Amino acid sequence: MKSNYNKIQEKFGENLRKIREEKDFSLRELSMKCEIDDSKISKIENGKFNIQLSTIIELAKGLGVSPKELLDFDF
Amino acid sequence: MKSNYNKIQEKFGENLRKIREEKDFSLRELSMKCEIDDSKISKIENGKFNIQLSTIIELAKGLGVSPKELLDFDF
DNA sequence: TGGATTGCGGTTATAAATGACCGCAATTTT
DNA sequence: AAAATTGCGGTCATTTATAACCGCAATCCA
Repeated sequence: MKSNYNKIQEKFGENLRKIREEKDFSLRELSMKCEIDDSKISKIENGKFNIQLSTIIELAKGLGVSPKELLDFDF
Repeated sequence: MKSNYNKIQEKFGENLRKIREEKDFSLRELSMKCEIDDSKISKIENGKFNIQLSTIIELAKGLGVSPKELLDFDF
């Protein structure tokens, strides 16, 4: 989408990784808790794409946090 | 996606509408503040689809709220 | 040092969001 | 009553996320 939108994807990814590491989950562990392929989670963490609401919800469920926590970073 | 995922889209939509009406914006007003067609916002409010992160960000920007406020409802 | 784990990049097909429109019925405003 | 606003549904082309895989280099660990 926007040229500068990648920045936001990257921040989202960093935040996701931070939360995952706090919980001490590996990509494969998290991938089993939500229904998302581990390679996809890796791509999301690296800001590779613009995920959908359903994916945010799934990730939050897998991590055991509230979805809004995944958006809790500076914009 | 999931069969019960529509529920979440609908809740997201309700929350979006609630915030928009609090701010007293019409669909067309909001559509000018973000870069989203008014008919699309209408569809989102009615839970018609699974929007992307970029769309959440745009809507939040247009509404002048934090993106996580758009996810501030019960799941 | 041999084996498992981990992060991650790539592939391909399919489904779905998006953008840019249009038009209209109902309500609101003048 | 006439004009404008509002919410909303629909179309169609294009882009993109997604699902379900595979394989590999690096790290971990027994």
